[in-house]
Amino acid sequence: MKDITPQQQKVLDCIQVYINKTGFPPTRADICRELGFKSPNSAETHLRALEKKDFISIESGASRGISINNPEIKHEGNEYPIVGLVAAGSPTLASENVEKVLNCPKGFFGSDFDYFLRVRGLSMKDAGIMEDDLIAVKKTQEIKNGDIVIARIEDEVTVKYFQRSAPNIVHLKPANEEFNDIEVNLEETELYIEGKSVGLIREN
Amino acid sequence: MKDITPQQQKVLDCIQVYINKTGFPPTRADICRELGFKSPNSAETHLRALEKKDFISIESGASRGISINNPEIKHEGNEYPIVGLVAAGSPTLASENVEKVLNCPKGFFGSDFDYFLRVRGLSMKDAGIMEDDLIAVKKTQEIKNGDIVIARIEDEVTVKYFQRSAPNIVHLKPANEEFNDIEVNLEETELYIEGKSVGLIREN
DNA sequence: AAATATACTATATATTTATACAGTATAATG
DNA sequence: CATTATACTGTATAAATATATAGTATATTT
Repeated sequence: MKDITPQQQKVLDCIQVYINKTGFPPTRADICRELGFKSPNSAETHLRALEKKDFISIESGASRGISINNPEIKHEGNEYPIVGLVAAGSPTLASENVEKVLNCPKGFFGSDFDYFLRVRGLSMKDAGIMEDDLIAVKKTQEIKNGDIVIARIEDEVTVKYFQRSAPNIVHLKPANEEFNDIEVNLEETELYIEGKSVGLIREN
Repeated sequence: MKDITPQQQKVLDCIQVYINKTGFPPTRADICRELGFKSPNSAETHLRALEKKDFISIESGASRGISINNPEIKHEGNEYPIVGLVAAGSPTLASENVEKVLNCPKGFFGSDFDYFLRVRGLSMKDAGIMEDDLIAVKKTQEIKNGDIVIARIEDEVTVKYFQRSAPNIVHLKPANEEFNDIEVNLEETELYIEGKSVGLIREN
């Protein structure tokens, strides 16, 4: 796969999030609204770049004719991918990150979810989340204070409690005295919320 | 809500197939082309009917703003009882103790198991076992030191680490500093091992 | 018998949307 | 140093699209 620029990654994520949220792809104007661009041509040029690099396909002439190419692994039926260590900059569900799949009935955790994340480290120990546990992750941007989120800060993936302290300040709080809070200033640092935890499985 | 006419089913299938094929929903004209209609209003009225019956959602004003509402819910695998507070003297799996059943594929936890136990209290907190968690219990007498066991001492059910200290002395150790070890002298006290924990599920 | 839902054709139109064209600016490349 | 890629604003417009309105016809329900 070719290299993607940070802005192009943002646009690609934006398309994925939009599709997850609405069920259909965004227009150029939608992308501008989401990312703060003021000209539809900003979106257009990014889309053309993403198409050239083969990340997306664009159906010429059709409205909303965007589809994502390197399709994230779909859980068909009841198979959910188990994602381990996520390589820096790599889309979470890219096939190289999937260690195996787990068969799990729909509605198992009350809420829908998208994949399992294998936990590394003990930073959420006091929330009963231990090393090697599998967290059921729902890809969503709808996060409330106190939710356990899967966050990406500068290509590092981490599981923490989410707390928005001010419009531009987010605290990612561990559940373990030996770890420190992570304060994220959204104006300085890019924070991407992959989703939130809706359940947990421990195999032993 | 439930009943769908054959034509409406055709339109619904058409939408699903179109999304699978292209990655984005069809326009009215696309549906007409696929199904041989000659007026876009044929598609429109079917879409409105499907929306009214809650099979799809339509984003007003947006092109291709169709999303499918009801994903298929399949029931496969096996039903396992969830056991809550076990009344004194009552057989664990008696029907009055089963709060509900949970559908869970065979081999989910590597090992077979027999039922889920809903955890009360925080005595195993440091082992990542929290209140309301579901422990997958395998009914067995083959216990090794260090296993997490479900034990019954004089009609009280408890979850603890198992440690045999002497032929007739068993220690049931909590994973929480605020709780004390339970020392059981098998000559004095009756100890029944229900089984051991082979997995854990948390719904949140 | 009347009202309602289904199942279409046909035409019209306001709005949405993709996309081209004209610029500005910066960083990397060869 | 010219070229190319990135990263934008701003404006314009042809084409795509949703959707309303006007009909026809059949079956089902009240």
